[in-house]
Amino acid sequence: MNRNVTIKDIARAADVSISTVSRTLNGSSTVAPDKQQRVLEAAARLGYEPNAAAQGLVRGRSMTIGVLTQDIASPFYNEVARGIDVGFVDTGYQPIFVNGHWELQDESAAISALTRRQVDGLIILGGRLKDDQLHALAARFPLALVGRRVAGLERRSLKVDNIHGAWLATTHLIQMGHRRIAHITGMASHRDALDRLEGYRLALADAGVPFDPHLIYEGDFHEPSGSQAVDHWLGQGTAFSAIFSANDQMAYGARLGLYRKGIRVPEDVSLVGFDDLPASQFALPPLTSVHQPLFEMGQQAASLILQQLKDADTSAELPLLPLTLRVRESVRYARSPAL
Amino acid sequence: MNRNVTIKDIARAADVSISTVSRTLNGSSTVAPDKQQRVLEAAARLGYEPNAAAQGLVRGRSMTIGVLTQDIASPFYNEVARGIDVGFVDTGYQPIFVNGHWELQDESAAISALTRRQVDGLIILGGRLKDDQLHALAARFPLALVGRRVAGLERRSLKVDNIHGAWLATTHLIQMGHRRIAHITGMASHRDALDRLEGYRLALADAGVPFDPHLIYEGDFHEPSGSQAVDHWLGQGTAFSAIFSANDQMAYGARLGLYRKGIRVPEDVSLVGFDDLPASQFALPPLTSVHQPLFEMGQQAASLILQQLKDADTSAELPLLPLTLRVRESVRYARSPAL
DNA sequence: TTGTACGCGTTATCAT
DNA sequence: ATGATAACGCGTACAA
Repeated sequence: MNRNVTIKDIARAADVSISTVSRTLNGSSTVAPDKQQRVLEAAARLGYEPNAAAQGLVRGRSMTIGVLTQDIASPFYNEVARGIDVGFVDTGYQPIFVNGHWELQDESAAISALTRRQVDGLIILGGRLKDDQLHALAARFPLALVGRRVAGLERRSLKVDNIHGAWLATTHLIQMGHRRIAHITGMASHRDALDRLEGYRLALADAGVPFDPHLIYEGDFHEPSGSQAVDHWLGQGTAFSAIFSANDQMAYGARLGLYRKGIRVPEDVSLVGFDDLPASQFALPPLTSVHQPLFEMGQQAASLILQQLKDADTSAELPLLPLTLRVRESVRYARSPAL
Repeated sequence: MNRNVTIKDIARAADVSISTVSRTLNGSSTVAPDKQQRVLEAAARLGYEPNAAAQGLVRGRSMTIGVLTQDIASPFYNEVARGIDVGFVDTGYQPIFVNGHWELQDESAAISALTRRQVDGLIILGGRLKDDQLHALAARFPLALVGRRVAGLERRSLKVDNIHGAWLATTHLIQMGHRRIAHITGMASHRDALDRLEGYRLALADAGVPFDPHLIYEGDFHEPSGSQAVDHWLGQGTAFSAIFSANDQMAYGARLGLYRKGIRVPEDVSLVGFDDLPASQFALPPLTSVHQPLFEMGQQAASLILQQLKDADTSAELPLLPLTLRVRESVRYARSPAL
């Protein structure tokens, strides 16, 4: 509540001018050693902390990077956030996180909160912002897009090969002898969901396994829809010996749905997820899943921003982050007839 | 990259003085309707966004609340963060999240990043900050402590009755016929861990069940230590028919450890957790757990800050948030001899 | 090397 | 009702 200590206070205490204080504090020019001492001492004694708002105002840079996250409660985004955080450590920049999605009717409001704060860069995790809005933002700030592809902003988007990832998962099941492989997709409106479905179909085609539309159930990336998928197939009498879920959360739901019917994983049905959330390691059974390098994506988003901050031309291609299958215990060799 | 639109620009465009612009924009005084029109129109056309740094500088308030989270990757803190977020919606204040814990060697650095930003309030989730540091902060800002108790700052701390929660969990197991109830604790340095152990002992005492130190294993609140606990007990030949884990994450670990030995939950061993993470609903089997009102705690932290922001005297007692047992499927009646 | 003075964008006080 | 103008805390060009 007490007024904060300012440069002026230090100047008075050390009996020098405010410019001398400013200079010693950020070493912009040479200052006599003795005065330097006095200033530093006074600053420490008074507990001086620079006023970021004032600094930002005069410098035109705030040294903060805005991160728009969609759902701070989702384990998926958290890993990315961690990566971002370490990506900026010791760079002088500080990421601040705000949440878009649910409370603010509009993500634009969240973005606006960030831009008003004069952030020096913007990282956007997923989200529903229109492409042209993103283009507008890209024109104003260093920008990094995670988990999202926008035409014309390829250089600003971290991408993983979802098609390949899904192909990996499905092929693994096929190699384990499965032919009746059910697939829970994400929302049809979601690009990643579409890509993963595509990868699934590709793997089937490559192996000469016929595609059966009855084996497809559209989920929404949340747990309950995984259970619903299982209920649906069982209710329809659709036979399957394995399930490939477009994300881990739905895989958890499916696993629970199977459990309720007394169907065991992997003894009766094999299960593969996508994302490889930290929790999947400790799931029952530990879930085989396509590993997304979430942490690394965060780090890369940070360095993408840093790069743009340095030189305007970001001509360098982004390295494509590897998507790998983490084989654990939720898949077994298929037994003769499908369930 | 282009210079941002300022009030000055609007003034020029609308052909009025900058004070008139400022006044219409935040309605501090009456302005002629026609000029008002012109200003608003110009502002919208130019895409004006107020510069928060400048506003903060002159007003002395930044309208932002700093939230120090310990581990953004932990599902526990995320729920709280969500609550905080909605707690500030439509209040004009905006929470910004920074992470303490791992990367910045010192949480103080994170705090400093926040105070430099002239936050109007501080919410601290857990953390290792010394009590006197917290007292110092409390003297400067509206402060809210979550998941932490500090002598002298009772009015600033959200508290849940951990002892009672643990009592609830243990008593439930006793009522289900269990007598050999193992307990995985958190770090002995952690107050919550101690309280939960205390509640466990109390429940035992109340029911006349003897306390056996062999049934206690000190974990660290993370999954692997749960597995280690069961390995330990099994290795020692310690008999038990139920496990009460001081948090859900260790319960997941324990469940996995049991699974590896072919021991089923709840058929062979019953299991109760603490926290009731969202994932516990979809665990296998769905985990009986002590529900922490994490979301509500976040909301309450927000309103605690808001309250301090309004009137200096925060004499009102904080309502004690209820801790309840969510009974699901991980507990069964004990069969005759303990495992 | 050091100090004075100006400006960053905004609000608020004072005349008008 | 409206327009100058002085702050807010800081960095820096300029002068000394």
